Amino acid sequence: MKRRGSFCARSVHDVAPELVGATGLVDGVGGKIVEVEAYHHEDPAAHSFGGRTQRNATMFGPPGHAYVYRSYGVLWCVNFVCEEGSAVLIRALEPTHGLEVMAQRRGTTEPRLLAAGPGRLAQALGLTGEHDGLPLDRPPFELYAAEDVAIVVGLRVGITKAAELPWRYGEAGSKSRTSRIRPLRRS
DNA sequence: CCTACGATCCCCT
DNA sequence: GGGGATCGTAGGC
Repeated sequence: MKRRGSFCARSVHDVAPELVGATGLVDGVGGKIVEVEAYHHEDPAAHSFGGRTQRNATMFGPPGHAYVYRSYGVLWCVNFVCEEGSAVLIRALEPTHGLEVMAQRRGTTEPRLLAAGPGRLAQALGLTGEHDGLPLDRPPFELYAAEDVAIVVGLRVGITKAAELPWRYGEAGSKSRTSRIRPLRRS
C-alpha cells in the first residue's frame, strides 16, 4: 500500500480501523482482513503493559513489524506493531488467495474455518514464531490498501483486563469474522 | 443451535 | 508454579 513503510508508525487507534478491508498475503496466501483488535501500551490487556520482556520485545521494536506469539501453548497469533509498544492483533480474514494451501494447512475446506480466528489465521498463512520480528513491507509479506468498507466497533474478546474498551474493529456484515460483534457504533 | 472443558507451551512472578 | 489476546470436540437442547 502507499505509505507502506510508515503506515503502522502511528497510533494503534488510527491503524487498527484502517487495516480492516486491507489485503494481507504471506507467500501469496491470504485475503482481506475483516477483524482486528487494538492493544495500546497503557492498556492492561496488552502484552506490553508493564514493560519490555523477552516475549514482548518485538512490540517495543520499530513499527511495521510482525509480533508473533504463542497462545495457550498450542497456537500462534499475529500482530502488526505500531508506535510506542502498541500493536494490532489480526483476528480474521476472508480468504481470497491460495485457498487450496490454506485448506491443506487447516485440514478443512469449510471457508468459515480457514482464517476466522487469530489461531486459525496464523495456521492458514503458515505463520509461526519464526516470523516474529520480521518487517511487514518485504517478502514474504504483501499488503494492499484497504477497500472502502463499513466498520463495526465492539468489545475485544478472550481477555479479562480492560474488557470494556471498544477496541475491536470488523467489516460490517462479513461472514468471515469470528463471531457477531455487538455494535457500539458504525463508521 | 448452544455451552463446557481439556490440551499444552512458554513466559513471567 | 500459575496463567493465558484460543480451538476443537463432545454433549445437550
